[in-house]
Amino acid sequence: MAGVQHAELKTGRLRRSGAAPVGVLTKVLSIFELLDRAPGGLQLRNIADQTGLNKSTAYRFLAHLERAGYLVRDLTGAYLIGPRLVHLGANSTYQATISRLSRPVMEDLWRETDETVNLGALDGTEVLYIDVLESPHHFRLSSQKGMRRAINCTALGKAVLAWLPPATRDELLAHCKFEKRTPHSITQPSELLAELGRIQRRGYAVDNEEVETGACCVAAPIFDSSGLIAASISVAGPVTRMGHNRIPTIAGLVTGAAARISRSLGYKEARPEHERPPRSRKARRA
Amino acid sequence: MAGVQHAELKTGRLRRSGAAPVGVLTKVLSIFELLDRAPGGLQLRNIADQTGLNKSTAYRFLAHLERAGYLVRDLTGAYLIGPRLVHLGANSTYQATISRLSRPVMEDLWRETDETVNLGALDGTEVLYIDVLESPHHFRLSSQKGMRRAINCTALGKAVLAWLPPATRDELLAHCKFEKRTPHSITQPSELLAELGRIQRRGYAVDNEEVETGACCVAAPIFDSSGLIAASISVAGPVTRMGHNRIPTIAGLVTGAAARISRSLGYKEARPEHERPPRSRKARRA
DNA sequence: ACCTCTGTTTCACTATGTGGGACGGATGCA
DNA sequence: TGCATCCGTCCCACATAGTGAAACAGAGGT
Repeated sequence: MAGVQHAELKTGRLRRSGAAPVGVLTKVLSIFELLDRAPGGLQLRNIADQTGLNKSTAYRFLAHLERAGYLVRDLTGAYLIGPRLVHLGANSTYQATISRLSRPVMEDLWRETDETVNLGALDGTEVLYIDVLESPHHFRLSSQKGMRRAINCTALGKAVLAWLPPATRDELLAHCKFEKRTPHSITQPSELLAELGRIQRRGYAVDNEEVETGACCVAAPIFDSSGLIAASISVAGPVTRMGHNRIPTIAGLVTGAAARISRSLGYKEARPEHERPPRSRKARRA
Repeated sequence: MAGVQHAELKTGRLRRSGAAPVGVLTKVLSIFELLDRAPGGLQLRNIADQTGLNKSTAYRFLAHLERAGYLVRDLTGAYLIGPRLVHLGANSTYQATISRLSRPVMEDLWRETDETVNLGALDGTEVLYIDVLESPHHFRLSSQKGMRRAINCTALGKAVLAWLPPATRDELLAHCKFEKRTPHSITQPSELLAELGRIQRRGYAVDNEEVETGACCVAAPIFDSSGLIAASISVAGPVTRMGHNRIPTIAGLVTGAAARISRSLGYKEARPEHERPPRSRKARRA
């Protein structure tokens, strides 16, 4: 019960989410997700069947969504995800959102470790440093926002790589050039693949003087509500302060921080605590 | 009133859209669009005020959407577009949707002109040919699906370029290399800018032997329900069949086809060819 | 300490969404 | 060609499900 999770306790303004769900929303969202899984589009009939909605109800929703430009129909009458839905969220870059949500957690991590804290995400074939908090030490690893690094040699990059869907991962690996920058550098694709397996098993990535002698990084993956890898967070410092004995501690802090960010992004893994009380207002139907 | 628009009349299966709107949907969509215009996120209070919803109602919706992963909150409680909403429609490529909706209209156009009909969209810094219907003539312009061309020398590309937001347009123009492929080629950026102005005013683009001597294309822009340029459609043939006297006719057919596709994408425009409203955006918060 | 601002919860009311059923056009089968 | 079936669209009486005023509870601000 010690002051472990600052970010959580600070925000007393918002309580647990205990509001009753809205039926219409549940139904509409189920339509969205069904349509998202059906790239070829779906007929009214199929939508009604697969969502369990009444045909009339589904029709009313679909007609409304179509008029609003969220859905379009081809000439057979099949409904498809429309322009407006695709462009939603295109204005605010998603990375800005992640950055904003990560800030408080990064600050905690920075306070706990006194080392440089980085937040990164895949951007093209590289890792983009979305946000950086530099260590207060004079001797430190310096990075800056907007910086890009190869995906295969940083802990930040490896953490992303390890949890990417295999197809995407392999495509990216094909673009990697394996430079031997230090004696510890990974120079073989097969070697990297094995390393990614280890990373996935233990839950975090380590760069132990692979890119620069004397520099060490520990990174953990951040997931969003779809369960997809969204970003990664790392702690970086000189090996003199981040020796073998300290790495497990750091790794624990980093994975914890990553998990907290994932949760604020809506990621739900196996119940961290209690189940959610159903809070049914009235029992109905079969 | 003769049989002008085949694609419309054929689909007797679907009548006019006369279903009653769903109140909850209207409200939720207004929240989506408000949030989309506010990259920095919005507090419950602001959302309720700006959408005209009751605070309780807005709260219930927002809480539900957050639980579903469609929205996220930062630690101040502000709501932001969340992961699930961003990824919607990422599965089915939007180009596939456009292609499917355009097919019947392309076929009409093909029948009306007997020339090659192309459908293109911006992909990176080039034009991607999404779909192609080749002319039945032995002497024809041949293209194929998946082909890419420079954006500055094809009618397809110029039509897209002319209606792109100025910032995006200028960025793309910076990447153009102006090759002199024929005596008619545009070789100066300033010259191209002037041409884009003309294109916008008359509503369609023409490539008159600019990329290949003897080849002529006429292209018109396709808009989606957000009013953004989504693609372009062109008719291409030898100058021997597409002389100066025939171009106005073709242009009419092409712009008509483009307008029909735009409509099926949810684009609604009272004025077919007046100037575009300024679409001013709010500077900052209140 | 105060006051005022948030977000959250409750609860009785009734507007609002519901869904069975009917209609008409389109397609398939014989 | 006619019959049968399927689909999307529309209608309307009914009661569920959404509504919103008001009360509650913390967090800041002064």
